Amino acid sequence: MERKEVQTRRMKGYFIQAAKEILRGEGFRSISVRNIADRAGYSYATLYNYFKDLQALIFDCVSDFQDECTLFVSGKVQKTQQGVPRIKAIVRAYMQYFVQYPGIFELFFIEKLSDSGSRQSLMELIATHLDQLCSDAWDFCVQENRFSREDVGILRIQIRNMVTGQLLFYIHRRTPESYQECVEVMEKQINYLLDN
Amino acid sequence: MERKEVQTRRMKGYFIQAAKEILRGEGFRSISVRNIADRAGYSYATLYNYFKDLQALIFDCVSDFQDECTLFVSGKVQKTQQGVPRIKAIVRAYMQYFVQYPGIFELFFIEKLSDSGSRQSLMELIATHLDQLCSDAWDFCVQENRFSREDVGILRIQIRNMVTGQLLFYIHRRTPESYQECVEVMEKQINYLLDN
DNA sequence: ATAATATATTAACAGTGTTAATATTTCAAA
DNA sequence: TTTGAAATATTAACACTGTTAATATATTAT
Repeated sequence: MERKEVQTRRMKGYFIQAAKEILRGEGFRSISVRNIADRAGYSYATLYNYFKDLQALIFDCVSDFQDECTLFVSGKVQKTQQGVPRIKAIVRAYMQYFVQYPGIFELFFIEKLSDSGSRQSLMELIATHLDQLCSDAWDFCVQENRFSREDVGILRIQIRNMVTGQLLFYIHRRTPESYQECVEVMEKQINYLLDN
Repeated sequence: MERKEVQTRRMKGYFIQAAKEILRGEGFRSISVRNIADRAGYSYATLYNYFKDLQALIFDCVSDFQDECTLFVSGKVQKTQQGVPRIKAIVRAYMQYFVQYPGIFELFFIEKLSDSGSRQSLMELIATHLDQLCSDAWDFCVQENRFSREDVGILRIQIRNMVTGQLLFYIHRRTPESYQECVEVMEKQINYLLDN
């Protein structure tokens, strides 16, 4: 009974791995049951022995990518000093991650991952992810009297919206045209908000 | 030769009308060539006699909706005094329009309307639409020395990102859960930006 | 080795956009 | 008004999509 467990988990892993490769590479539009199964080395119907449907598989991918994103940002930011500089660094790294993998941005913010059991909670995790990453830095700011608790409450959402909006227009609509421009605009925005 | 013109335009109109109804009602996910043609009272292949492909038809819908949105906002705002109050009213009306028709929001900001001739320019029109609506009000603010030209340049993008991000999370991810909450958050954000 | 169970695969269905071949309608000339 | 040509509409088909039921193949226990 325990070997079953590990075997099943391994099989799921093959499909998840395949799906993640496609999402990272070609993006969400190239995802299909047959495509994933091919890459995993199985028939398309086999996937349904391990996942309720395609959505369930994709949800597992989302969780994985979220952890991956957290690691990426944490690694890039640890040396930066706490407070405002840390927040700026987190936002930069966060954007960098999604620009590097546009398919993951689409997966997180664009695709209508339709209703399922744990859908709502996972969607909430995505919506508050950047916020969570900045949590300590915000606390630091409050303790240092850099911002009031009230202002922080507003600024958190403001930055979340600003970053998501900026990424939406750049990744999805090529506005602005270059990544450099995109970052420059973002820096201006965040400086306007945080430097006072 | 002129009757051909008017006939063709009329036929296109039938399909556009049908597509717009579906987009307004069921949203983008319910759009299909057969669905549109059914509603227009023709076979699915007939559509291809008047549009290069489905994308072309949808692009025409986008243009229509954009004009419609402009009219909606203008109508709701004309009595509001110029400057900051006008900007706030415009943003409120703009959000209201898309909340009323979530399918149109998806069409404008979510769907990957893939490459075509006039794609880029149309996408740019969408990205700058809210900006255009606020244009006069911003000029008024500068003339009254309420904001510097520099700050206005930043604030315009900030508001565009804030509104789009807020709508993305609300319409697409149900965050926050109620429209009232959504508006309240938005008001806080915009007040923070514009009241000084 | 055989019977029972678990797993993998193929076939099929209803849906999608799109095109080519056909059917129908429109309309000008005889 | 009838005939022939051009324009327009429709059906059939293709390659996709997700998903399920029926079938084939492995694995395991007796």
